[in-house]
Amino acid sequence: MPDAILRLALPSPLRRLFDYRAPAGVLRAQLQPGMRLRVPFGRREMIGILVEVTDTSEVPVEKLKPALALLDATAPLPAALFKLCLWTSQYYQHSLGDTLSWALPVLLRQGELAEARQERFWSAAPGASLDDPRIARAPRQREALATLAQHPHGVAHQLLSKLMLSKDSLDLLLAKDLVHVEIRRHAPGARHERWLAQPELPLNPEQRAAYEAIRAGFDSYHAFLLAGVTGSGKTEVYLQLIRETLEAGKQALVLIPEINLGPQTLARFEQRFNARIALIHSAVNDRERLDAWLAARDGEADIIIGTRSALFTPMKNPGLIIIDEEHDGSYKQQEGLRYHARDLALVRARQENIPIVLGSATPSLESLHNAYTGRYGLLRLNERAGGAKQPRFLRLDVKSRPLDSGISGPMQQAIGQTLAAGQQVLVFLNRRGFAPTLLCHDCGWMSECQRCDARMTVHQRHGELRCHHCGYVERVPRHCPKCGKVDLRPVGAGTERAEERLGILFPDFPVLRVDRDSTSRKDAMNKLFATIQKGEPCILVGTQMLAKGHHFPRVTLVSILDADGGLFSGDFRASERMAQLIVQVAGRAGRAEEPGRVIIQTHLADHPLLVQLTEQGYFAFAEQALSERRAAGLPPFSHLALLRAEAHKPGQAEGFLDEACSEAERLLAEQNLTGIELLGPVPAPMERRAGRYRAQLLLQASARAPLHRLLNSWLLALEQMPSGRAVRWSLDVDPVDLY
DNA sequence: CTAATTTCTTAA
DNA sequence: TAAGAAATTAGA
Repeated sequence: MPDAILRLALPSPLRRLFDYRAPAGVLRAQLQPGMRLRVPFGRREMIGILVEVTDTSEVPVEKLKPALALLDATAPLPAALFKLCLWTSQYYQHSLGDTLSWALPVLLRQGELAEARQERFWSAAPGASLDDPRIARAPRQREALATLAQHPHGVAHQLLSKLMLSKDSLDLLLAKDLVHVEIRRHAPGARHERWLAQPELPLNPEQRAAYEAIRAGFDSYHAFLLAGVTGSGKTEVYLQLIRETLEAGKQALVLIPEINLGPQTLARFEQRFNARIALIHSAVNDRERLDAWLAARDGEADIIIGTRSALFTPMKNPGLIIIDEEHDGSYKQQEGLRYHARDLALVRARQENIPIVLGSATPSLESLHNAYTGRYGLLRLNERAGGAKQPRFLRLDVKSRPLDSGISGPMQQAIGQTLAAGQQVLVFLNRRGFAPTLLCHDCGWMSECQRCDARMTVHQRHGELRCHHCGYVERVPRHCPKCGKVDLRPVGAGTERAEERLGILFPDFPVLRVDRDSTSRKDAMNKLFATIQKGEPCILVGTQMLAKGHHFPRVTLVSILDADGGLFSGDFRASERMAQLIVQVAGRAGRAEEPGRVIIQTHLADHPLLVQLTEQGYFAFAEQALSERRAAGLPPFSHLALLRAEAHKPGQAEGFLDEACSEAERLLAEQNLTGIELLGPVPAPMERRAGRYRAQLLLQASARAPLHRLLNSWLLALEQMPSGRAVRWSLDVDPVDLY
């Protein structure tokens, strides 16, 4: 019998597996796919994941090295998750080893034991009495014993100080056998006769219809698009579906966008349920993340809430997946493994044969198309809970009207009237900084970034010019670097400038700015929202941070300073994003009795998409946009893959892409594939970024199958291409941003 | 001639 | 991708 050969996935970009012999003393019978092994790789050591055990290798046996050590007694990742990673790696044409390292908790890929942290738990010994004569004269010990007695499940060592328990008293009690210490994984989950900690809210007829429709599909894979206007009570529907899932003894996975990080979302879940909730997002440290991952895997967490990467959390008894704000761009990873968590969630739901709910007030055109064509059940919630009215939209044509720091005269009047009426105003401008450019009025010099084809933004508060694309920062010059004159003028307006100007126009009212620059300090945001909640008239100025999560019940006017960017951008998704932003921002307003108003400044007041959006609403807009996409053969009516390349020297990236393009043409002919167009190579919309020259080649296919057949063989060829060595390249399947 | 820098090769 | 080896170039 020949020696077993282990095929391992290693955390390397190389799209192949590596074969090893078993480590000394490890029997073949011990080895299961999914186990981790430490192996020598070149001059380094790595941790690989066993994919299969075979008898043959394409590499001569004498070249195979033995693995150094087997790290697991059982495979840490369940078969279902492994299958999902395999699918992911094939679909996104990414190495399996690297896919696994994106999907697994950091500590697991570093070789940490796949077990939850052991913790010491203190509890009162059964039969221990406060009247025990040995502690009659030890008040601290009596007190400690009394505290422990109130916690029949024990107190974790970590929490001792919070309960004012001193280690010294406990040690003395331990010596008298009046308390016990136990080492175990974590607090036992409360056993629940009742999952609900709080009564459910009554559902309105629309909510009930949605709830019933989804519940009817609970037995197997069904996908639903829950399209509910802001404030229509989507969350209540989620919560009741989750209760249903818990009652069936199953787990629910809830994905939320990155920004939401929802303390309020979490609070709502915790108030509603007697359930063990695992949180997985970027602010959770590695150890806690591993504990949450393990708890979910072993069925010790009932609800898993997390951002993008939480999609890869294994579940012992999966029952339901919810993707909240499914249109949100943060579900798409933009580096390394460029996966879309929403799309993968659908794959996962199908693999696990469970229902999935995509929720949004402004669904992506992809999801809407899937709903219209019957792949998803479409459930709409059009009524706002509490009877609040939809805001009214007004397009304000600013053609040939002077803009004062981006704010037109009529807009200023509207803001003034609203404040005078004692109400709040939200001013939305999706541009940070003071001004997007600094211009020399004398010679025409402009503040260009040295490393990018972009202008440096003026940040006046800090006296800096900043490049928003590469992060390069320099002081604002006093004199023009080209002609030496002092007539340097900021051109255009960002949030900082709007804030300053509004402060001058309305000196009697506070102006609060919300963007990445103003809210870097942690409590700044909270303080700000506390001010807003008080309900005094004020002006809120901000970027898209304003569009997410928070509600501003006292805001009755939303001013959108610039909608034009979304209407004539080169990116075919720009209008979709703009519409979603406008609707999301508008949804922050007018929740209470007062109806909200939304005023949109634009130079293109007659643009059909903008007219549709403001007069007929988001779904009319979406239908119009979809028909334009259909006519142009763009997604969701075609499928894209984008090959990007960047290099230090101009022309190098195109050189590689040219070669890649001919190779693709050759493969298309050879494999007789049709319905695939190669567009490019072309320079990226911003050719130079962070000192690198970038170019791209777009593949547009009418069907997925031939596209993927091509990609399979194409990528192998690309890896071999010598011209690919000098450039940094990556493939983006289903790209969201085309730059 | 050495040191620094760039390019090439390999990973089981 | 990462790291070492080989090749090339700059500087004294």
